[in-house]
Amino acid sequence: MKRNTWQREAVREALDTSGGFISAQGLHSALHAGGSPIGLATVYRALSDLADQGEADSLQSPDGESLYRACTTTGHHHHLICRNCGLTVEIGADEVEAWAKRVAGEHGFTEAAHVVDVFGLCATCSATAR
Amino acid sequence: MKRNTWQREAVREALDTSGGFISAQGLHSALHAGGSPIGLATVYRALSDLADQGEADSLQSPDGESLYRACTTTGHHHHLICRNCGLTVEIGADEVEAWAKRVAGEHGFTEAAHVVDVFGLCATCSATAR
DNA sequence: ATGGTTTTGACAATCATTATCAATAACAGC
DNA sequence: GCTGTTATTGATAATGATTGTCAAAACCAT
Repeated sequence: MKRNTWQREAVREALDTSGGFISAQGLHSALHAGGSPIGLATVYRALSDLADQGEADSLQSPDGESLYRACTTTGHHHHLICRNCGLTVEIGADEVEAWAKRVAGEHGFTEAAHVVDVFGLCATCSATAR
Repeated sequence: MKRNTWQREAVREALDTSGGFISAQGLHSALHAGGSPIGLATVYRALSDLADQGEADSLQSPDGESLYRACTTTGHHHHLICRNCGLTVEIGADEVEAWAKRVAGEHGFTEAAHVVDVFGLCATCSATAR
């Protein structure tokens, strides 16, 4: 049976609060900074669970860390991420969905999954940059 | 000054031979299996160099390993990868290219880069799997 | 061949993540 | 509310990929 613990809730809330993508270690630090004595292993487990249940999205940062983010949209979607400030926009991508499936099919591939993420500079950071 | 060593050449050749994406550790094993006494650290360095020079493509597997592959097409392209045997098909993706640029623009993002890779089971592995 | 530098490679160090397992806490039923 | 069962926690060890270290070896212009 699944039980509700304050730790689970704390992770969920911390994720919501963070806004952008954050690493498991980062979340753990944030929670500790906020006075929570939650354990690192627990944070990893909670994030993994949330990701499995579709309540959180995960992706791999370019340097190999796993990053997590609270999912506002349920269901499959992709992200547009500001590489400077971390601002993230969730984007539906039926177009890409269809493309991925078609390309996979054309080459005889089955069980196609895909990784599609767009990194850039958001409007604010673009303006600041110059 | 950059020097040419047989190790560098061995890594380049092993990459060409492997055909698909392969991990640094995997390449090292393959080289050892072929009788080469090359060191693991050297393989990592060589791969990193090749990737920097654009002679190899690198991507992160879903479980966080860095995978490398000899680049046949110069210029921008994406990959369709068998998660079982590593077979890789290079695919141009004008469609996705246009989509990424458009979506980024719609949200005010500039300097859009994107990560687009499709993982699946190739025809052969699909057949074997059952 | 010689010398100055780069490169190598065995091994230690690091870093994120996962496994271990005894102690703890949730929940259902009384 | 109390109790027993059992999922969950968390400190720590283990793992596994990758990077740092540094003396020895290899490269190349001279």
